[in-house]
Amino acid sequence: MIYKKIQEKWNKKWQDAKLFEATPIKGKKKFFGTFPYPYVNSYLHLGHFYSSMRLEALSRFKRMTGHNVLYAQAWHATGSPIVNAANRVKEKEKKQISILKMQGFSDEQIKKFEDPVEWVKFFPTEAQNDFNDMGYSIDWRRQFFTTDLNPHYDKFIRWQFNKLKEKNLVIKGKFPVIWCSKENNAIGDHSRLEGEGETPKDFIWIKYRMKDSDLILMTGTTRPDAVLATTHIWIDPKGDYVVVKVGDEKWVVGENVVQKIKDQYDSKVEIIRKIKPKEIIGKWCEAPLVEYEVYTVPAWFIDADVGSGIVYSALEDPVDLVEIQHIQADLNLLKDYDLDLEVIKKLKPISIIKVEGMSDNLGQDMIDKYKITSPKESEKVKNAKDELNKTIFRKGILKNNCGKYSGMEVPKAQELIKKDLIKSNDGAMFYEMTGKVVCRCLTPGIVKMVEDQWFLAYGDEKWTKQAHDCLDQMKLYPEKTRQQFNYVLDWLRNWACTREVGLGTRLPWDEKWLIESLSDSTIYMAFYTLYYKIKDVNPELLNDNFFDYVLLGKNVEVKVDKKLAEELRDEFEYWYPMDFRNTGKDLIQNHMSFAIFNHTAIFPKKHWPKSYGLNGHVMVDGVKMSKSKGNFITMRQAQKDYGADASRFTALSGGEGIDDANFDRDLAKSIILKLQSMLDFAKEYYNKGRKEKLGIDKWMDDKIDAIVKETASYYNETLFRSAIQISYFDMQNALKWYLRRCVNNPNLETINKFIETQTLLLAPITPFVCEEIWEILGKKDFVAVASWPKIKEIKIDNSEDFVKSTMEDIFSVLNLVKVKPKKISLFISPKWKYDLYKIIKKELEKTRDFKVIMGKVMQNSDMKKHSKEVMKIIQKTVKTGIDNVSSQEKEFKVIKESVDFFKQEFKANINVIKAEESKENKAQQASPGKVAILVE
RNA sequence: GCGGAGUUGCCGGAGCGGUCAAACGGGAUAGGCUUAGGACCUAUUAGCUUAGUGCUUACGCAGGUUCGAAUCCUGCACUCCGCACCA
Repeated sequence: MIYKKIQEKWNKKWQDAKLFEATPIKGKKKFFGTFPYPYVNSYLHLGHFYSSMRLEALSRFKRMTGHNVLYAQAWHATGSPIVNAANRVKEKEKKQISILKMQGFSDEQIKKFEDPVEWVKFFPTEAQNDFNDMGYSIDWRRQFFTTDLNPHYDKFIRWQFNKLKEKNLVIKGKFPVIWCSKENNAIGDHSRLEGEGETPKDFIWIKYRMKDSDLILMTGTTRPDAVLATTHIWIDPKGDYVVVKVGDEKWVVGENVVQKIKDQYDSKVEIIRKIKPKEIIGKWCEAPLVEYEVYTVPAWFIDADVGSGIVYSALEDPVDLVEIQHIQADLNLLKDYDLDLEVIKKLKPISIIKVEGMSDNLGQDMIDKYKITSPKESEKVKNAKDELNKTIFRKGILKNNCGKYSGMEVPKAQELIKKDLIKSNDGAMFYEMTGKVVCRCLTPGIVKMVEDQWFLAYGDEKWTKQAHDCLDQMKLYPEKTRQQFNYVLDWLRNWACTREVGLGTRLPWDEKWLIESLSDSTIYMAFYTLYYKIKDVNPELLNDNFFDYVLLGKNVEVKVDKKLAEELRDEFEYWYPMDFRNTGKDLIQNHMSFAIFNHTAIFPKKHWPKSYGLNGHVMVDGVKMSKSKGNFITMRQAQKDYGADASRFTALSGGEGIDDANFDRDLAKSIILKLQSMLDFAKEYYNKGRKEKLGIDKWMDDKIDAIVKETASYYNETLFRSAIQISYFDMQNALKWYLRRCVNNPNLETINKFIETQTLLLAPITPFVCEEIWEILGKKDFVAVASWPKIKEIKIDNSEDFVKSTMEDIFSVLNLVKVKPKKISLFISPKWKYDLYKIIKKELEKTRDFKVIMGKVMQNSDMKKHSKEVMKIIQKTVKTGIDNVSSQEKEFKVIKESVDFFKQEFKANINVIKAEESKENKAQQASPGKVAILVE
């Protein structure tokens, strides 16, 4: 493999020359780009590769266009996955061990992974090798990893949080999470065996105070609006209920939901006694928000374990309605209970919601629609309920009998009613999971209210406004991600920023908490500008004053050497703000938005990020990359299989913008060969060729310049796929045509220009082969720091297109006649047609009306002679429009000069004649830009 | 449900009102080169028609605006991404 040798050679040379170590140069424009530090629990894969390549290629391009470029890279170890994985290794969990074995780790190394610290030591080094092998132009002096394992970084994060706290942006509160009671930890999506995407959902419990008693019946619901239509209470006659003491109150709930109260509401809840349902059935309760009392009725269809174990009934609900109708039809069902049947008989729906197109009895409408005849048709009943709830939520308006809620849309009313109930102590917030969740340790998840939690106040109005200000001044690649960002900035609410387990930095003022991983990674790009100069400084000296001095320019006392502090301040001021940060689109809704928020909170406006790049996900051969599909490719694997250059080329040509990118392995293979032949071509053709300059050489020179210009504009817009399209494929095609046209006898100057230019244009993409070529060309410096080619102004000349289309026309004629031609006559259009075209072209700018143009043309006496043909031409050109019109003389000259080329192509004699000078009928068919062809 | 992005030929994908049967890449077919294969080069790759520049049908579906629409507008269908405490 030739590329292996080339890679090693140039990697060493770059390193020896310290080519990518970036230091401030006064007065030189800078470019500071970053790629979010990867989490170091495994080798890097193609996803990392693709996203980071966009920064890497852009950095190289910027270097060639006169920028002082800083590209630094660090590693993220904050959070729990590493600790969890290490624990699993310790427990010798099979799945975890096999994952590591599959990655080729020895038993000895796996043993070492029992210690989380080993991961943090091991993977960054490996990742650095991967980046290096791929030819990344990173300043490695500045690399670091996160957490308190790195005391310098630890100090930085502490400073950051102190700053946020000062500004009241870190606040305390509580919030519900899905929890594993065995591991005593929240169960994130990644650690779930079952139930990905399930979240806690509001499920308010409403208090119905029993009359002549201090007991309160707790009824759970997702539809607090229906409380306005309460008709009665349902209770499971066979259920196990208890009375519990919550604060000063006595609640009646299902026995099995007590734990829920403990987890979510009050950890000190006490069971006072069991209570038989019969004690409750047939009693009256006060209904909140409405001014009447409701009766408790037995229900066989409710479950004491669900929700609170008791529900209130609003007979607009098809479930409730069909049940009560069932009971009313056969009151015998209630004979075991001491009930006032008159009350039962009178129960009927109270209409509180208007839905366009439905009657007042919403429940009945649904029962009729689903043709439900008995409560036993549970499938139908459930569907009817779901549909009604959806309809009400979307279209329902509260009627005039709803007091202050009258006229409100249902979602709004629900929120307000919830608030009001809580405020008047007629309700308590509880949560249910949207679906079943099972922890990796096989324990079913529950909802738990975490107390004492610290939040970043992303919901804060002023802060959100500032974040928008920042976004508004940023450039986004591609721009169409802006909508999504705008939405996210508004949507973000308080973010729980502390954890109890994992690796990380301790919260400075409450050290039982660790700062969570998405929260310690928001402004660390600033740390790149300092780290390489402070890593040997005693971290104890890096107090808040130090960072205030260096990063915020405050003139406060520092413990470090004053000169160093000043230097660092200069360095920070030089590199900041960050010019570009690139990552996958999945980070829009968290990391990238958090970075905006935090920059605006900590830094002055001039240091806010300048631009973001977002890219799609990576597919392999058109299929989403995943371990289970067996198409999971690590960076090192790609490098081994295809080499750095071909991998880089393939990744970047696989897609651009926000679309998913396809890493096509067949393409990667073919690129290896293509790069090899590019190298061979340079060797064979450079500095050889004729001196004489022909029209075709000038065409090629212009073509190259046009490609340079276009490529640069694509690089600037991070459109690397297009850049490759133009600078490689289009340029190769131009070369093919050029060599064909000059019968493989190129002009020396032109061919040199081609080779040099293509090498420069591709250097950001395929740096190794380009360095090698650059050396073969005898250039002394690295192509990596060579200047982007200068171009002269490009003239538009389409005479070459004329030659090409003429050639293609001859081919199509030959295809039809299928004879070996002896002589081919090419007729140039008669003169009058050029005039006609010019007139039409001018008229077309004003009108597309056939008659108007015809009239105008016919004013010219010359055209009258050809009226029939003129008509045809106008008819056609009105539809198609007209390109630039040349002259007969010019077209004649162009074709005449290409005679040698046509001879070579068609192995026949070529005859070029002006139409006027020929007697052939065919000759009259010629038109401007289109010769007539006669094959003999 | 909410928010976003999409739907183009055998496939991937450009195109953003006339120059579009649609760049470029891949595949397929034919020919050249070669001992053969690979690589490379050339032509063809919606249908019909024809010594070429013609007609018809095509750019998710249905309508509309326009002299003219893959491109603009409206409605519909479908696909993908995100919806959090997690990297």
